[in-house]
Amino acid sequence: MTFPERPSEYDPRAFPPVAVTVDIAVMTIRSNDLQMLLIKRGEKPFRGSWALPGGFVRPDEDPAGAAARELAEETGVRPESAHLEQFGSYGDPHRDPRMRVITIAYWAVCSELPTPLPGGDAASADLVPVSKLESGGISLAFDHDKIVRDAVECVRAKLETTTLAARFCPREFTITDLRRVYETVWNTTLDAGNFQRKIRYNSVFELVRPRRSDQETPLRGRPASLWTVRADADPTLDTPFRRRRGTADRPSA
Amino acid sequence: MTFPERPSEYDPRAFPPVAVTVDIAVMTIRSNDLQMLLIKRGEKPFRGSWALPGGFVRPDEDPAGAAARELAEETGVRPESAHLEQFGSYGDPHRDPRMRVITIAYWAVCSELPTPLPGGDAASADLVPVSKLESGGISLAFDHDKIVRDAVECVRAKLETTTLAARFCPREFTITDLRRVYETVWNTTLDAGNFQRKIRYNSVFELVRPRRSDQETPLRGRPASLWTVRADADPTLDTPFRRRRGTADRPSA
DNA sequence: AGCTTAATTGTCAAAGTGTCAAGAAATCTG
DNA sequence: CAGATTTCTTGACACTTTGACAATTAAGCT
Repeated sequence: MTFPERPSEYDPRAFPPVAVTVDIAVMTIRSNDLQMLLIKRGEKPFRGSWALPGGFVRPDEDPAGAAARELAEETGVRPESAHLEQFGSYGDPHRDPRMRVITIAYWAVCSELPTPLPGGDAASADLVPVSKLESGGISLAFDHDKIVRDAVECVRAKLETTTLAARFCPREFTITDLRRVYETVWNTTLDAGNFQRKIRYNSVFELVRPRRSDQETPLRGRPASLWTVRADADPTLDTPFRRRRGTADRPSA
Repeated sequence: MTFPERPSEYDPRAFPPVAVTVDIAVMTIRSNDLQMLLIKRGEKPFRGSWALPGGFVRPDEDPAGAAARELAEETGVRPESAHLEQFGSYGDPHRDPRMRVITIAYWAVCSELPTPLPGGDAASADLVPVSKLESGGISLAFDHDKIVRDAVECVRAKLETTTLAARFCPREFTITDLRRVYETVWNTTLDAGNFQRKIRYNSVFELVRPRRSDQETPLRGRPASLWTVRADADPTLDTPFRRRRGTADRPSA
């Protein structure tokens, strides 16, 4: 079969149709653990398997819009409360057994998932520790295992050079909160003193309140100051955090 | 119109069909300048405009395969001689006036383009300085202006943390060759002594020949050693090169 | 009041970087 | 062919950043 080089010659009935979807790897930190939002499939292929939330790109929207819509519909996350970023496309001709489906993959990071996760269109939705996905303890539908691995690597890398870590935290956070994000996502430990120094010297961060008081939980120890990311600042870190490469990650235990 | 949530309910005749293409931003350094390979369109929409090379994803291939194929077909670049990487998707519903086209964008870097650029399927193909594209001196078809901007930024960023710069050079290169890549792509100048130190100390690079002799062009000055990227090494730089951010780029003049 | 906990600050050596100069090894020029 | 010129390469040195870890501060708790 010859294939046309120009869309003007493209006849959709001449060969199998293509569907375009978006899939979203939503990550948050819960129970001191990096977790990913997955849905349990309620329909035919891979019924009962875990999968990434996602859906069709509609005729009137662009992929980014579709991702934001699906994020809201399937997870209840308001798009403006999460950081959403495209990171890859997956289009193996047989990745979906029903038809040709090319998916555009996004990762998202947010600090708080609406606790009552909506069943919505999926049978159910839940947070799953990324460690379980990486260890192979849970297998996902389609090629979502690979998409998840790529998404997690993107987020890990993005922590190094941007203020993405702050998106795991509420708008105002303590330096220790932020450090725990790095420690959790990278599965490592960082020196608290050195970390303080880096945040304080970095003009991207801004002191909000010199000391937090009126705390809900009866915390112990010296109360921490609250910080935020300066709204007008370039989220690129001038002095990036560097992952220790080459040495194996320390086990969390 | 209601839209199905599951591909099984998807009827391609129920609404306008979607085409999926790949576009490739091929970059190389020529005449001491970062240049991009563009084609001059010979067909209907935007006829006579410059555009990125690209084409349809065929029913039997995945997007990466399509990109490699188009790279070979339209530019004569053998896929194994270039670094090819996906970086984004562009799917505004009206980005192509003919029909719904979602494109997956790749950037590619190679050291040598086949000099006799094939007319191939396009009216003509040529290298265009990226500076001319960034200054708005040349406008491209479709949304390719934005795709080009994003691609260039991806490459600039990737120089910081990986050995990508070496892909602009032949397999064996001098440290000065490599430095000029950084200077050209970032439009800046780097201290030659410091640059030497960083390459020598970095185990990703390997000395091939302590001094190059038998040179074609009658070069002047002390002959340089030849280096290469160690084939078995992780292309991630342990001591990355950092762009000077915050300060405006020095003009090339 | 003293103990415990956690945030913050301080110290100091080691490693990394920027600036600039000097040495080495070619070609070029007279 | 000697010296000038050019370019690669190495060195010196001040300054900055980092990593490790000790000391101080400010709470809550008993």
